[in-house]
Amino acid sequence: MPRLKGADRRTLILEAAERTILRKGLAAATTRDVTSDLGVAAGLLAHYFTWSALRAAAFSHVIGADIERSVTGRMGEAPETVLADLVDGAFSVEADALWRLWLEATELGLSDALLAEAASAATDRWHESLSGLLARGQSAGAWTCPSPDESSWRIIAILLGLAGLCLIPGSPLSRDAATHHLRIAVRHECGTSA
Amino acid sequence: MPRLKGADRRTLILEAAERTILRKGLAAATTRDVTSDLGVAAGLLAHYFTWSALRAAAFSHVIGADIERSVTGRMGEAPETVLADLVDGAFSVEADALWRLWLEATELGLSDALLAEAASAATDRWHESLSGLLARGQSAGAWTCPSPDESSWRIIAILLGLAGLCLIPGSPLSRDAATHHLRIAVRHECGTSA
DNA sequence: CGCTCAATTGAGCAATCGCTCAACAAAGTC
DNA sequence: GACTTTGTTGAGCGATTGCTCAATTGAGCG
Repeated sequence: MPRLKGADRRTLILEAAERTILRKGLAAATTRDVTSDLGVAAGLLAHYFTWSALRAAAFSHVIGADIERSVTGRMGEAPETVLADLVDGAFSVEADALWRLWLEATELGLSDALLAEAASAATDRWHESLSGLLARGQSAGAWTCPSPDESSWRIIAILLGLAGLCLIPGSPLSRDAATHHLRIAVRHECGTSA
Repeated sequence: MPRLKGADRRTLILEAAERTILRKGLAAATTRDVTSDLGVAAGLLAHYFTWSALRAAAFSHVIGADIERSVTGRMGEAPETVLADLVDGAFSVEADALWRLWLEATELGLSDALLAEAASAATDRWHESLSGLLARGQSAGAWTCPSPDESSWRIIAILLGLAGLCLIPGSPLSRDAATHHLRIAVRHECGTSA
């Protein structure tokens, strides 16, 4: 309701959109969810964003923040610590919403060009940061990873795959089992570690 | 338009639903897509199915047929042949629609109980058939797979993960690269093979 | 033929969606 | 204070969805 400069309003809307997609998912979230989160009229959103563009931007922001929090922002710490935390927290309840966003971005990307681009870019960023971590651990002697670039693709794939399996309600694969499988896969890629 | 016994009509509708979800995906498919595929009035579908139930049944049927075609139905062949074909065809263009169904079933399962149940059951069937194949190759001496049950979970996970990465339009991971990564992951699980 | 009842029709209901637009309100400018 | 610009409102449009239901058709049967 307060009157804001355009840039500030854009920021507020983007943040509200991030909260909304984390709560309801990319597919179920609506423009009205975002505007009612802000306590603002429905028409205001279209003045600043296309829904497709806002949704893609919110996705990019949320994923980027998570990569930063879990990998990129921990350059100073020991690679083995960062990787171990990554494995331990991968399938926690709090991570569910993020995995859901990945799945939905992949699917919606098939009919939404902006989301496809965002998903592609986010995948690149993820691969880059993870392979950077693996390379760092390799040169630090924390583990043996002959090809960080390739290994990170496989680790990302098994992360996504296990996450999808865990997300299914009444899943035959428990969170603990998924973490176990991830740990073994990481061991396959990084020799003895994690 | 022809008048049919209830059971036959149910079968025709189910088959049309399978064609429809393969063509448009689980989320984009509508009841009208199915009835117009059959050249039948829109109201007829609701006389035999709930959309949620029909969609879940069509998903189960499609996935079941694929598992049968690629694994269960090839019990007579050498396990290494079956596994090699599995790897080679995993990320072919024709497989895209099936992987899309998996992704969508996971996501829609979060708000559709019938689809969640179908996805959970399909996952079980898949895990069971793949771990059976791995065990068969193990006892035949085709490879060394100490725990087929666990290995099949990891292989399923990396299959799903790589498939999702390939599905993204403009994906940073090509089909060939995905096949390569899958081959290496399978090698990790089954010793020297595939 | 006449009757019954299941199969089938298709207009349309109620809800939901992103987005439009005329109207209004508050700065900013001179 | 007059005027322009920009932020904001909210009713509502047009399209889409699964599903309803009164009406119609036609096969089976005595």
